Amino acid sequence: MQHGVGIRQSSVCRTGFSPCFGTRPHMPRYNPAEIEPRWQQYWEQNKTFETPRLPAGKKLYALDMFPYPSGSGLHVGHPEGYTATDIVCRYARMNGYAVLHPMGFDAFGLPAEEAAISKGIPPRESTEKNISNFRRQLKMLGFSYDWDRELATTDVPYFRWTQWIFLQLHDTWFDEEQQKGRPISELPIPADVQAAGSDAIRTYIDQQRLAFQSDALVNWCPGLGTVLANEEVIDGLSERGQHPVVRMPLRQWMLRITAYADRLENDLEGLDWSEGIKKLQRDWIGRSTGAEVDFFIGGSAEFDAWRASRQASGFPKEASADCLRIYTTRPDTLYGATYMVIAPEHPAVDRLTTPEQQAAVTAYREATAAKSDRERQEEKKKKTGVFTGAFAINPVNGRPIPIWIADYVLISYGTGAIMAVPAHDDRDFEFAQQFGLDIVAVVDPGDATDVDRALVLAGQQCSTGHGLAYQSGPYDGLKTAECKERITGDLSEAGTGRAAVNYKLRDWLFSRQRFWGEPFPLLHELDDDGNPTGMIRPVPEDQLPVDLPHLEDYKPHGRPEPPLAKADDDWLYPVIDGKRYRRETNTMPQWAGSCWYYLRYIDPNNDQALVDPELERAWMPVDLYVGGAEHAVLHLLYARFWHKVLYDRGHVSTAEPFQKLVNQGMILGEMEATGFQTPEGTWVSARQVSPGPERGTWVRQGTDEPINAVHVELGQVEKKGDSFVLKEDPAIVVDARSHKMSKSRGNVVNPDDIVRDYGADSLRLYEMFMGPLEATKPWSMDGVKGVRGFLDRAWRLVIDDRAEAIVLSDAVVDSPCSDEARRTLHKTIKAVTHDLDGMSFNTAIARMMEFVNFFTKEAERPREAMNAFALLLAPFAPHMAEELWAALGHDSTLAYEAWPVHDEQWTVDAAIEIPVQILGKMRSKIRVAPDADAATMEAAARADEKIQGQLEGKTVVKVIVVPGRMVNFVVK
RNA sequence: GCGGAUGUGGCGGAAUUGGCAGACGCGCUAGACUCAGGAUCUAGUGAGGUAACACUCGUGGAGGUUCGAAUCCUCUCAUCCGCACCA
Repeated sequence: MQHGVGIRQSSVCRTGFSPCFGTRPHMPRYNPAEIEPRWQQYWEQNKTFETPRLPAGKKLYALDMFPYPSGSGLHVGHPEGYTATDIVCRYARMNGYAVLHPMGFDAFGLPAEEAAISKGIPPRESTEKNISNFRRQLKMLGFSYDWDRELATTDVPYFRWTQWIFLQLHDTWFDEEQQKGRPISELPIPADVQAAGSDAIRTYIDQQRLAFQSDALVNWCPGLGTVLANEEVIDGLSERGQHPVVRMPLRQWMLRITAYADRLENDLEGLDWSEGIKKLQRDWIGRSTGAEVDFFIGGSAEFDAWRASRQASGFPKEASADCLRIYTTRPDTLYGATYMVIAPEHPAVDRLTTPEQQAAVTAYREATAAKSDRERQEEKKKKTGVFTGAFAINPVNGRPIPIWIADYVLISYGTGAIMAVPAHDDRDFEFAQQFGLDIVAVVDPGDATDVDRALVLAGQQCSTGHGLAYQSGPYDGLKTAECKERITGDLSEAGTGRAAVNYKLRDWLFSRQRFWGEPFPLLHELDDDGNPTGMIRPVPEDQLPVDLPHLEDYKPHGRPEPPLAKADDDWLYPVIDGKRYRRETNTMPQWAGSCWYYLRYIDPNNDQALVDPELERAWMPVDLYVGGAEHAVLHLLYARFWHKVLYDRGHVSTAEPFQKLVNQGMILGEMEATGFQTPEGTWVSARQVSPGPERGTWVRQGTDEPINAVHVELGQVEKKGDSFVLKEDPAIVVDARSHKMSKSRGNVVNPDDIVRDYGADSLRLYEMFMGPLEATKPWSMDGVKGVRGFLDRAWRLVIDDRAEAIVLSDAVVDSPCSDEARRTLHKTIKAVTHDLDGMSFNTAIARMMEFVNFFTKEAERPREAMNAFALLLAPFAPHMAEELWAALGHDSTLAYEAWPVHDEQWTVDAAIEIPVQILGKMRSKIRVAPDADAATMEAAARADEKIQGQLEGKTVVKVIVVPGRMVNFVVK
């Protein structure tokens, strides 16, 4: 590799060519360290990639998921997606598109604050330092961003509008009938609320807002000093930092994303996203349909009277105190409900528990509450629960059934209570068996193969499938689907039930008790004594933004009061219209800023609106959005939700923000081999090793004998069968594979190193050449070297590498292409264009390699072919392409040159080789014209010597000829 | 457990969607230029087989459909990634 070759000064400079800053260094060989910064400077100074305010003709909005600027800088995973969009953008510009291709930083959030605390630097300071480093790294890779549109979610003028959008959410209610968010001023107030006075009206209105306060149980993480969204808790531990999380009731801000669940699900259909991601979102939303049913609590004697009153009143909106409301997706199994279960946290527990059971119930509830989510998960295998002593009456058959509490029923889903049908639900079956509860089959599985019908009907096996209603009174014999419908209808008429829909999706817990986030633009009204009145006032729009106050100490203290509560009185207690308020001291979660940044890029400096409507209409939607699959659910769901609210309120023109989504695959570390040894150093085959009890430890299979994992050089390993073994002892299987890059493993590749050693164009090209964008693929330094070799050859194709300055190679001539050269050229143009259209970058690069291989062997390399090549290369390796383009005599950037067009007639050869098969096996090849018809091809095949020999003495039963493809003789 | 994805040379990956398996790159082997080579160029490189051809086998495995299967169908195995008591 030639690094820093010829940095010696020289006065050679192409005339009239602007990127020649001062003197040109002598550079006969390809030297990216010199070329790349020079072109980056050229693009910046000439504002080459400045985006027009409004697109004049065709537009392309290509968006990268903006990075979170961590202290460790860019990872090689970032440039993967960024290079892909950059290629698409550069290609689009050359095809006459107006291209919006912006970049920014998602800079608020927990990790920034944690890092800041650990280093003792204020978050804003460390964030800005990290952003500069990221910006430097991104610029060094030559992406064609319009840097004038750069933004960070932490910029005060930016989060002014984040706060503004929050106020929109606060000012919006969801009209179920219209399935639409509407201004809160249009909310109809029910007569009974109206009658209850202004406080009741305020309370009612506040509870209808999309941003509302709730006392629900939340995930409190003492380690981080904040509550977390369900999505941020994994296995009972915080996603960031893996601290334990406990459930506790706290008053928090919530966003009513569940109101949009149906639209979020339905609108997925029209999006150009992978089915996998769509399914992930659908599953996350988790829509289910079924019924809510009220079970009367009380004696059989009063049941008839209750039933009569329900018949008259209909199904009440809220469950009355004399009944227990459950949600089920299988109303058809109502006759098989032999007991009920309510969540330990259910408000009815106290009411239901009988004196005799009180002690047991209290003990169970305490035990459950003390358990962290983590412990609950670990124990989820075996069911636990306690009888409350109470009974409910099954509304369809009047039979009393016991009510239990158990933690396998979740308070946060449905109504927090279930009817248990052990014959047809695995969990209920397990529970019933454990506690000796009745099991009554009510669905005849018929000839279903996965269960034994006799056992099911006898209540000895659980069957969750569909079938025919059984032991279900008037419904006997009905198919499950029909039975569901009939029973739901009948319950509805009887006033004891109704059809219902539920979602796994929960409302979005939106407040955090941390410093480094957007303050909520809300004020709590105080009375004369300084106590909150419970009234909330939004900060007037013209007083936005609410900036973060300066705090000496912003560290979390493990208690749920937010750090902003420690702000000066000036900040904390504003006075408006003579009234004193206390600011809301919660901050928004990291997701807030990333929910709408794609809109701000369109009009980043607007201080009148979050985006100018005319510009928004012109640029939206995002045509291509590329990023990691880790955001498949959270970010993309939250952003879609906000977008829909903005859409309903008339601030944006599209129902969906991201038309096409592509998830780049993960880049793994270099392949490595791991062998296993006993502590004494004896090799053990990987086949005999299994993971130990602790993470990252190993034991001999079936024993607790500890085994050490040791690194093995790849040179000491060879392939044997399906696995890799030690060369010195082939009985020892080693584990050879690539692992996720991680600091602890020490296999992280730093883009700075790659750019220094090979150049940005090599890094870009390599990441695209590794394989399909969406695939997970291992890093390989040899692979980087390989593409660098290609760029070296491409350079020598055009440039005289033995000259003193950058001048054309003597082989580059003005004469026209030979027929063969012209075919190569046009085939390459066609293939590269086709592959680009399909975002198949790896194969496009392979085609360009073939082009270079061909012309390297040519003594004459016509200028027209070299010009076209520079243009084809430009999206992928823009620095080199610009340099070649300049050397070929052009005096300005190729960024807006027209993309080369192929001529179809030059993409076909004069004669093509066609395989001739006999019984499907290739026996010979013939040469025919590419447009030869079937008869000509068959004749040519029959004329072939080898084929004649093979056909001798056999009868040709059939001849299959695919013009342009093959000939096949079927013989006897 | 449920769901999704992926299995092709020593490695990363191609294959116009049912038509010459292994494009392109890495690695490896040999040669050339040569003080030298971790530079460059040239040739070769799936396995078996042959002096060289021929030929045989070959896309995780087993069946099937077809003149023809990496590609379609059935079953099966492995790896990776999600989700995980959602009634």
